[in-house]
Amino acid sequence: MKRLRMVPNLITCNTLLNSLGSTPSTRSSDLCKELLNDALKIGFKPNVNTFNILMRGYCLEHKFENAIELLNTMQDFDCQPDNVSYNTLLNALCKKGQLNKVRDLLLDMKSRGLTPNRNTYNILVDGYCKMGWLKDAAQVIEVMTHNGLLPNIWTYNILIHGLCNKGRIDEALKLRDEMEGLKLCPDVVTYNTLINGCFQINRSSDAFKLLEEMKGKGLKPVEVTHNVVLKWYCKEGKMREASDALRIMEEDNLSPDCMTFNTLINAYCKAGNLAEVFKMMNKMGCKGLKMDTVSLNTFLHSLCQERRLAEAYELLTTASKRGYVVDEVSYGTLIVGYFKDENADRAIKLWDEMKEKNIIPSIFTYNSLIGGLCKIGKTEQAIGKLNELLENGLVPNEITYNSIIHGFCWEGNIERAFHFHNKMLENSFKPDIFTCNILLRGLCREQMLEKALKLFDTWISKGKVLDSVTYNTLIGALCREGRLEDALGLVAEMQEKKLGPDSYTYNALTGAFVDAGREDQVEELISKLTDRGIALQQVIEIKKGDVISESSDYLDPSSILYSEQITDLCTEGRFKDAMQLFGEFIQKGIAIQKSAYIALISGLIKRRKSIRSAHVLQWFFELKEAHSIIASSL
DNA sequence: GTAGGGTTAG
Repeated sequence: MKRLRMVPNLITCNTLLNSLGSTPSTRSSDLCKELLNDALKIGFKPNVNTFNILMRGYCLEHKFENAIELLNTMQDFDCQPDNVSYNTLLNALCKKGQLNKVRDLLLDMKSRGLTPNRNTYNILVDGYCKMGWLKDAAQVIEVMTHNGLLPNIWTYNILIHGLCNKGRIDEALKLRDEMEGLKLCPDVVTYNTLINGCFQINRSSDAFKLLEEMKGKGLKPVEVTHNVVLKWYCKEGKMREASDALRIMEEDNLSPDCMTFNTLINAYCKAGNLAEVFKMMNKMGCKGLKMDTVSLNTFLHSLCQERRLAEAYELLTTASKRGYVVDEVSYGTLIVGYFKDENADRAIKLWDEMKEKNIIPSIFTYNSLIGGLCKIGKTEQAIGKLNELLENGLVPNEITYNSIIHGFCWEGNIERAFHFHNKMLENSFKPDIFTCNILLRGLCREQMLEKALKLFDTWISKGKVLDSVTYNTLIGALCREGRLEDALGLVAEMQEKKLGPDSYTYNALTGAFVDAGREDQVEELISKLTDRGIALQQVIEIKKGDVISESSDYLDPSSILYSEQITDLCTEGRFKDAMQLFGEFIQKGIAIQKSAYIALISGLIKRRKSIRSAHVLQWFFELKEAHSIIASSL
């Protein structure tokens, strides 16, 4: 530009800011701010777009305070916020569930004489749908229509998504029909949403039917469509099909993306197949795809599950240096990990660390902390956190309330549990199956079995949907009281409703039979079980318990030696050598241990260090260069 | 606007 004697203008600056701010990486919004300051020094006059771009950057990093501050300083530069400014902020706030800020902002918007446009309404509809408040969402649409703005395809897709998330697929399908009547053609997004919705409630044949229907209408499946199907295979544990789906995707000339790989990595992690995890991560790298926050969090979770808290913590605290954006999920994952490891102090400390880093927790992460506190008998402290989140304008959900009810029950304070439950009922809290089971278990623990049975009967007569946990809770309690015949009565009832019996039921029953000196009947029970092959397998697994998980790492002695070599190299940071050694072992057909795979996977994650820092530096260079060009051309 | 990571009960 300089050579051509062209002067960079506002558009140059905005474009630069846009590309810099829209890639969420560490400190990208800070870099934007720096760039703007530099530009201001040179005498640039920002326009409303400049500010909107910066606000979007802040929102991407959930720095709402900064974004709002920017909104209020625009006037100093002769700019007035427009609908885009407000919509940007509203959208981000809705996504984080910060409803009180949304309300304030809408009032603020009104006071400036701006009227919500269709995007604004759609953002609000989405916000309510994400909270699961479909009635409120419908109300927004009414207001919208009243103000002369008709719902468009986005509005419908948002609503369909909201219904699918609640498992109300049939209503979602009706909306699709309604769309067609209004000549708003359902598009790829509509179908992806519906297909995903069907899978979520295990209606896979409907999902595949929709996939065919979609193709029949000339709508070509896109990456998301494939990712949805692949996710279903993963959920079903059909990893063969999942990896086939990956291949098919490539054959269809669609490129698998981070989502695709993260889905697979997560599934392999959960299956304990670290060899495949490693393979997938490697493949990602070969395709030029960078691992992101989700990949990181998946692995953090995996480490926590393995109770390798020290390694998880190390990874968490060094991740941002490696160019990863650490988020509330990363922290939440470790907080749960520490609570499960009975290290509540570290969990709470981590929460404070997160806050110090200005990472804003959503209700999800609050629930992790509250749940942990309740499990260690610190319900009072948990209520303190509940109040805190309310003050922050977050809305608690069923999980929040259930955790606290569980906390009271666990402390043996049944009265307070019910009292809290009743008070929450007045606050639009809808008890779910978890609530029922928690209360039931609470009563049973406190020797109030009669009350529990009575409550159960009222639920039955009200036609409430109960599950196997409900039955097992009562069966277990009856067994402990030696009321075997009553327990067997419930087993029969459970069987009638096709809810079991399952391994929990059998464990309760066998224990009770043995205690009653009726070992012979245990035999009978076991033989009944043999007809239900899977259940027996489960019982055996539960009996063996920890032994299985401990020994799953067992391999022959030589492989232990080889594995140690790999681990050692990784610890020394000699990742390349470790990889080479690994390659040799694979060729020789030597299997390596889980721990060695973990070392290799960490290596892959850590390797991002060089890539990322080079990346950031490059940005910086370009930035400085842009600056000098701007400066010298003036 | 759709797809990936984490939170509640036996």
